Amino acid sequence: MAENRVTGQEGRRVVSAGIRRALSAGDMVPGQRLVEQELSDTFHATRSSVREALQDLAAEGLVELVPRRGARVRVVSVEEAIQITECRATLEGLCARRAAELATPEERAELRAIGARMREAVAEGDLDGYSALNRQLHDFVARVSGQQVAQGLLERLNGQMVRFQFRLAMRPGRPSRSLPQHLAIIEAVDAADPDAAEAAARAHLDSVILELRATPPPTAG
Amino acid sequence: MAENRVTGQEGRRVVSAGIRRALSAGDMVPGQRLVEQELSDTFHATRSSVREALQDLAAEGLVELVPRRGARVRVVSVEEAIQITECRATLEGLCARRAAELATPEERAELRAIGARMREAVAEGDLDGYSALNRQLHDFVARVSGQQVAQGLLERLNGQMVRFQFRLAMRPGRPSRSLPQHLAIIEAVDAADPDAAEAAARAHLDSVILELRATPPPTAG
DNA sequence: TCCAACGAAATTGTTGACAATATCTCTGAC
DNA sequence: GTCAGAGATATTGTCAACAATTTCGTTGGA
Repeated sequence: MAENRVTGQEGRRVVSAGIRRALSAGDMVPGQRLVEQELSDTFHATRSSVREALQDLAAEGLVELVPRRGARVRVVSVEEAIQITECRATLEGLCARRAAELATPEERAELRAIGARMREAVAEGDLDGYSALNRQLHDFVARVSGQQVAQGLLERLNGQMVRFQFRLAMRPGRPSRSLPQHLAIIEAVDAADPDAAEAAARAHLDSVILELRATPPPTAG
Repeated sequence: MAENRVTGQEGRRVVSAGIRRALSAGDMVPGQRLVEQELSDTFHATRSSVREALQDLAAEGLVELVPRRGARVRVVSVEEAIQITECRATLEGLCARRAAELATPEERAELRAIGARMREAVAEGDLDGYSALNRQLHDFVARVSGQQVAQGLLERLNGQMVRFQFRLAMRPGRPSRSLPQHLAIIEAVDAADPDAAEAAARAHLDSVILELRATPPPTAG
C-alpha cells in the first residue's frame, strides 16, 4: 500500500472512529493499554492525531488517561453500569414522554412498523436483527422527542455500555423478556399517553438493571 | 513580576480554571472570541496549554470550537436552557429519590440545617447567601444519593447554565418562590419518602422552566 | 458610494525534535 | 531463589518554528 498517512483534522476523526469501532467489536478490551505509537502505526496517523483522538475518547468516558502513563480502555464496573442505566431510565423516560406528546402521525406509524419488525425478529430468533431494531427504537424515540440535550447525554452513556449491552443481548431468553417492554413503549407513545410512555421506558430499563445485577463480573479478556 | 510562566500539565489546569472563573463572573460573554495568543498572555501559559484547555472546555460544552476559526464562548439559547433543565429535573429527581432511601441520620440532620439556613437567608434578603446554599443543597443531595454518574452529568449541565442561573436568581421574588420548593425536597428526603422526594425535585425544576420561559433573551454583552 | 480584488496581518494547525518520566531487563549480592 | 539497584529502552510530554488559512484593510474601478 502506498504511504496514505492520514493527517491532522482527519487523522483525529479516523483514529477516534477506529478505536470506537474496535471497542464495539471487542478487539480492544477494558484495561488494555493504548500506546500512541502503536495506534499511529495501525491507523497511519501522526502521533498528534492519536493524542487528540485519545483526549476526545477520554472526554466521552471511553478511555482513561493517566498522566505520564498513557491511555487505557476504561473499565466500567457492574456497579457503574447500573448507575448509568439508572440515568438512562430517567432520561429515556423523559424522551418517551415527550415523544408521546409530539409524535406526528407518520412517526407513530414508523414506530408501529419498528414494533412489527421486532416481533418478527424475535419470532425468527434473529438476535442481530433484534439488536439493531432495539437501537433503532431508542434512537427514534429520542429523536422524535425533540430533546437534543437528553439525546446527547444518552449517546454518551450508551457508548460506555457497549460491552455490557453485548453481554446482555446474549443472555438466553432476554429477547422474549424485553420484547413486550419495547412494545409497551411503542403502544404508549402511539396512544399519545405521556405518563404511560414514561413509565414503560422506565420499566424497561429497570428490568435491564435487574439483568445487570444478575450478571457475573465481565471476564477480563 | 518575574517570569512565572505556567507550563504543560499545570498550565492546562490554570487556563481552563481561569476561563471557567471568567465565565461565571461574566467577564467573558457568550459568543466572545477566545484567541489563543491572548489567553496565553493573560494566563502566562504556553499556547499548547491554552489549546488543550480549550479542548477540555469544548468537551464540557462551555466553548465552541470551529476548525480554523478558533474558539468562542458557546451561546446557550433559552430553548436549550429549558432542555437542560428538563434533563436536570429527571436526574435530580433520581438523586432525591435515592437520597431519601439512603441518607444517614447525620446526613438528614445536615439537610435540615441547610434548610434552616435557607430560611434565614431569605428572611434577611441575603441573595448571595441563599444562592450559595442553593448550590450546596443540590450538591449535597447528589452526593448523598451515591449516584456518581448522575452527579457527573448534573455538574456538566450546571456548568452550561451559569449565565441563566445568575439571571434567574436576580429576578424579583424568586427566592420566596423557590424556598418552599427547596424545603419540600428537604422534608421529603428527611422523611425517607422517595416518591415525594423525586416529585419535589421535579416540581422545583419545573418551576425553573417556567421562569426560563418568562425570561427575555439574554442581552449579548 | 458601493463592490470586488488584492495584499498584509493575524490566527490557527501541524510537525518533528527534544526532554522528562516510566517501565523493563539484567546483574549481583544475600 | 529472591530482591535491590543500575542501566537501557520504551513511552509520554513539551515546545518552538513553520505552514496553511482566515480575516481585515486598502485600493481601484464602476
